[in-house]
Amino acid sequence: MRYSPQKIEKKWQKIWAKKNYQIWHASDLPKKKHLYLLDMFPYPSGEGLHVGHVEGYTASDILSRYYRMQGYEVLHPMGWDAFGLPAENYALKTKKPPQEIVPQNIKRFKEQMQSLGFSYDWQREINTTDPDYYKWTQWIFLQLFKKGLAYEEETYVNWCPSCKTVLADEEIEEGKCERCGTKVERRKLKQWVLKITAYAERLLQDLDLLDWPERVKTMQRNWIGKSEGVEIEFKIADTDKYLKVFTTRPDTLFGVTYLVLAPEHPLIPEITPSNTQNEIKRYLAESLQKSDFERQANLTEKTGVFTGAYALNPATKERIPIWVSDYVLMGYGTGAIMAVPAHDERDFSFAKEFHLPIKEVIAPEGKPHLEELEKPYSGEGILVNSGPFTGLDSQTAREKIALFVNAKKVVNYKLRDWIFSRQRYWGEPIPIIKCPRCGNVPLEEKDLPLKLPQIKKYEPTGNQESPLADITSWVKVTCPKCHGEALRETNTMPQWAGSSWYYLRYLDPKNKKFLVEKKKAQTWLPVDIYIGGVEHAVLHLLYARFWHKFLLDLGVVTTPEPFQKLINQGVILGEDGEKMSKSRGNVVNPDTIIQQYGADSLRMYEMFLGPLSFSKPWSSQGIIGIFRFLNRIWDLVTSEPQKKDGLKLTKEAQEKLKKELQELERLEQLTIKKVTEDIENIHFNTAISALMEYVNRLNDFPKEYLPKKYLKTLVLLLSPFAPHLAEELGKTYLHQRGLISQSKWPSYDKKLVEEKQFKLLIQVNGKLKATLEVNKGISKNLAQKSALPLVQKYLGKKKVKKVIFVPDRLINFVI
RNA sequence: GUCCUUGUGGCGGAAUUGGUAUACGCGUAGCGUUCAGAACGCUAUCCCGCAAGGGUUGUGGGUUCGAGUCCCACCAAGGACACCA
Repeated sequence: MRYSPQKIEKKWQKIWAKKNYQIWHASDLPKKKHLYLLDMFPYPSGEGLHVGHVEGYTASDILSRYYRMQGYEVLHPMGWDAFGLPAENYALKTKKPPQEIVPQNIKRFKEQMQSLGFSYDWQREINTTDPDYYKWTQWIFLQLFKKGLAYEEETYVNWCPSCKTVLADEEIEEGKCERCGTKVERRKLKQWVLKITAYAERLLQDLDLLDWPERVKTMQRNWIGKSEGVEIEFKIADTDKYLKVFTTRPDTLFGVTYLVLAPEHPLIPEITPSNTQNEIKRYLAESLQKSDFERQANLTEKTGVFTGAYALNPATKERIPIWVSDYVLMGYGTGAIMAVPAHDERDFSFAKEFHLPIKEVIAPEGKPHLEELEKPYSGEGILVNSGPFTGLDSQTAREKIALFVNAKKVVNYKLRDWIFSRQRYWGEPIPIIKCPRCGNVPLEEKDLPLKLPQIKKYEPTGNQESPLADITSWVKVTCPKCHGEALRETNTMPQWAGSSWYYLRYLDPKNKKFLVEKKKAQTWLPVDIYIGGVEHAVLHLLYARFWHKFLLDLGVVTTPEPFQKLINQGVILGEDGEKMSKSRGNVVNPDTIIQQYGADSLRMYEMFLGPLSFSKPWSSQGIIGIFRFLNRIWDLVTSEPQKKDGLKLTKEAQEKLKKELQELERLEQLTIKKVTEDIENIHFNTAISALMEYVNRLNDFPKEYLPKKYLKTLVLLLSPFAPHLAEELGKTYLHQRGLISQSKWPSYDKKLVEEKQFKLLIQVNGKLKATLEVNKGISKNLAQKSALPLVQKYLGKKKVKKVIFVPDRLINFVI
């Protein structure tokens, strides 16, 4: 019979599916050693699963199957991150409610996952759009609100005048709405905001606890953007008012030649004299309208106006002008800066533009330039032109000058609070009632979930509210506090809400009383291995860490971090080496591949392609190579060897066979070792190479003398990668009793792996010249004696200066 | 601009972590099988050389008995952030 994945895969999927996949169920409170293996759950789009999903999910499936065979209780769940724009946009187009579309997409995704043989514990399936789930998303929001960590604030948002809606940053491409191409405007709107900044320091510090790729940690560190500096007060000339600026370089204070305020700075109207007011107003109007994209479009050209007011440099008492420019951001520091054009690039180009003085106060060697500076110098050095501080090195001066002007030490973060409302339909309703008398009143916990009502129109209202605002029956409520008339909050939560805590719900998916029982959280957390793409390096992974820490403070969980080890899978590119996309026509559909070669080939091919974290192009020839390999295994295991008839082997042949068997035994042991270690280190590509070498050797061996145990080992080692084929071969051809996936992982004998002899490398000046088979533990003297004759011709008459001997490895003659 | 990652055959990649560079697979070529093709099997496949031998891990330098691996500089590709004072 030929290998026919189409037949055997369906068969085994049915067997695994018995009693809702009972064989993959993990108990709530396991007694034995246990492991939580988590995938980043997908957004169930209409497109179905793509090969990138398959890569990450196969990797975690291999680990799950492997650790189960090693005797672990493995929690390996799957669910759906189903709120969000695509479903809503699709609803807008087709007039079909997302409530109908989403289940269809989920059904398709689930079928595809099952057709790949992924060993998920489906009794723990969750769906972020299920009221039983988002009840607890809303509950977490209420706790944040009660602790003052969710608040409302007027902030500027991206507004698409054509779609009449607020856009998230991700929905903007080059300053234009990604859907209609209209130029995005800036509007001030009242928004719900989560105070993630309150956790900035912990989010930064605890990165050290994590076993994550260094670059993801770096990205989070940069995103949090901690910077330590001081706040210095500048007196505004001819008034009693003071202006605070933040700086990390107080050592440059003597080089400050002007101050700059952000256009949003509240002090501007107060300090502007009447003769410059019109000009200032014009500039503010202009820059406040610009979108962030436009403000940043040209980083080198600076704009700005002089306010007409002056400040006094606290160090020199000089009068310096106060300017307004949009290169200063209100959201960072104090919204005002002291400009040191000689030592800051931005200040330098601003000073050049407006012909402001540039005063050098730091020189690398302590010698000031005589001619005009050509570019700013922002490094360390010796102070010049700095009064009593001249001659100090910049780092000492930093402390001394700060002390001199009474500056306060301040820590600033780039991290901003998380804007949490969306003027959208398809998201979790925010459980708040807006009462004209009581203000924002939280819903009572017993009234959760606040269900999302069905609506007919998904178009935004245009008056900056979500489509929910049009459903009067839903919006109008009585205030729980004063029982007067009140309105519901009509904004919904962003995409990221549901995914910020889903790994908790898997632990206790049906709990009606609480989001997760503490004992279960304590047992299973943190997630041992979390696999997903790098695209979530900051947003999702930072938000989830924030919520986790908040839940730690509430006592819901007990670990400081949610995900102990993070693994990023790389992107699978199209065959042309470009990103897969419909427009390029280079998309590979997993369904087609499964039909042609089977799920086992697809799984194994994606793992063989290269290291998991690499980006690598798809190859339609490459998958054939894996398909051939699985065919060779099939033929090897299923072929009936010819009967050994009475013919006796000669003594010589017997000896030879005995030796070959010994070698085979050793190779088997080595292969077990290699595959075991490679799986644990997530080196699946080399694990598969080792299996190939093992199979090649088995194929060379005379079949009639090949003991079945070597085939059994092969099937066991193969099973995490190609589970269907392994089950079929085990059951039908090796007469395995139970399921291969429930068997014990083979172990190896350390003594057998070790060899008595080794190949001594003989080098001359570090270059390999010969090798020699010798016993292990050979002494330097003996090695030298036996090796020397072999390399005599390279030594000639030259004298051996030195002999380097590495035990059980090499000997090197230096001449 | 800043930060991060990666540079090994025609291609994906391997290398006991400083010790035989190019494992495994793809592709290609030749041969076998076949009426023929597909499929399969065998052999070869980094470069120069008939050979002995010599050279080769983006480029240049350094450390070392010995460097693909460590250090410095440069070049190239990819990614992230981007006026954060």
